[in-house]
Amino acid sequence: MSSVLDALAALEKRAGVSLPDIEVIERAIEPVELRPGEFAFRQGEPHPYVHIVHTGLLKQYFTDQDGSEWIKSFSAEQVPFACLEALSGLPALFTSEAIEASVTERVPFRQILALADRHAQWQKALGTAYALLARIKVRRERDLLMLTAEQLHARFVVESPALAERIPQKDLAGFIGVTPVGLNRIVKRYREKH
Amino acid sequence: MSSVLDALAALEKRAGVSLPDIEVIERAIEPVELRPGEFAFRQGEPHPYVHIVHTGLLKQYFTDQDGSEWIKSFSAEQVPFACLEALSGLPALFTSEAIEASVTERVPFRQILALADRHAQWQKALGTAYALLARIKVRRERDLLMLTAEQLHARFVVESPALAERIPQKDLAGFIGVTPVGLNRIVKRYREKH
DNA sequence: CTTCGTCATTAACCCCGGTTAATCAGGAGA
DNA sequence: TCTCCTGATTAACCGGGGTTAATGACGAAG
Repeated sequence: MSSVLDALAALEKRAGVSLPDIEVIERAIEPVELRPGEFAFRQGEPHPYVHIVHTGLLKQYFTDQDGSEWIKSFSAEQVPFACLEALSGLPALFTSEAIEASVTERVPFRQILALADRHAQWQKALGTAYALLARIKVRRERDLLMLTAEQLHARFVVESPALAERIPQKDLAGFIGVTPVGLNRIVKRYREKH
Repeated sequence: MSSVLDALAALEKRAGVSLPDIEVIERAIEPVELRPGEFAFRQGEPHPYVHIVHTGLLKQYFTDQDGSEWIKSFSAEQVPFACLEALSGLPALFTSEAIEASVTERVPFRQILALADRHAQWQKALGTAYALLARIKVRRERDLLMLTAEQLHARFVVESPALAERIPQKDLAGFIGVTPVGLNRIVKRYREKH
């Protein structure tokens, strides 16, 4: 069973619809193999594909003028990712890079748009996916606004202990919004209390 | 012309559709008058309405255990706001409060859902609105991650000078992620450089 | 085995912003 | 007019995190 089909099944359930012509998507799936450090897409480039991680781990990050990475999200098995701007031909706002050796399944976005234009069920599922993304991002906004770096770190290791093991400390730092040196101090304090 | 109808016209254009039965929405519009300090909805309460500001200015903010406000967004004339969780009967993640005496036009979300179930055009327009929200929130996430409080303030006064005039300094502080005392120091430095 | 590169760790120094508290300005209401 | 309340401003103190740099750990490549 492919990760894309798993994800579509979950989306059907969430949106309360049954999706027709799923085989169209199934045939369009392109597996992509990435070694650590390779990119699914890069900031500034258009990239009209939706990815779902089959195996491995990737990070999505913004790069600033100094070349520093500020991490938007991690994607491990079953987690989808894409840049909405890049889907519609605009330059991607961020880069997607493999942390571990990974395989993602990507689907050309135009295939999804074509189904959405033809079937109300697909249109509704697409809208549901957008709404879910917006909800996740509002929560992230809240966390970044309200929580200190120390609180963000503590929450991450408590809520995602398995992921925290797989992510290099410097990347976790970029996700929390501090430098690697800064996070190391936080981790040290955290260890002393546990 | 109502603000809701203006917003729907803009959404039609963005989504590339023509929306049928708009008069259903028009009839469902409920104007809401708010004096400064009054709420459109409150954190923790369900609130199944989409609002659009007709006149005035509101803030949407998260409240933490200490009672501190962390501001998610401001909404002035023509700007829509709602909490996605609250639309579907869950507790709202944040509060919406009037800064100035305001009038908003609100539409029961079930009316929009009903139209979306009946017409593909409405389904598409709804999805487009969700996608727009997600894009705005990703940009906000990027700003909060990458920019210092000083940079956030400078961008706000340059990009939204009219809004910056109308917003009390303490609220701008909550939006940028610092305390009122902290922002005041930033503003002082900013004035000395200009 | 040796070298190289990346990441983790720690120290030293500094600055920004949090915290508390005092003062001031201005509008609302008695 | 006097009082009260809210918001803006400033000072003093302090702590967290940025910055730089040095050291260590470890796996990959030679």
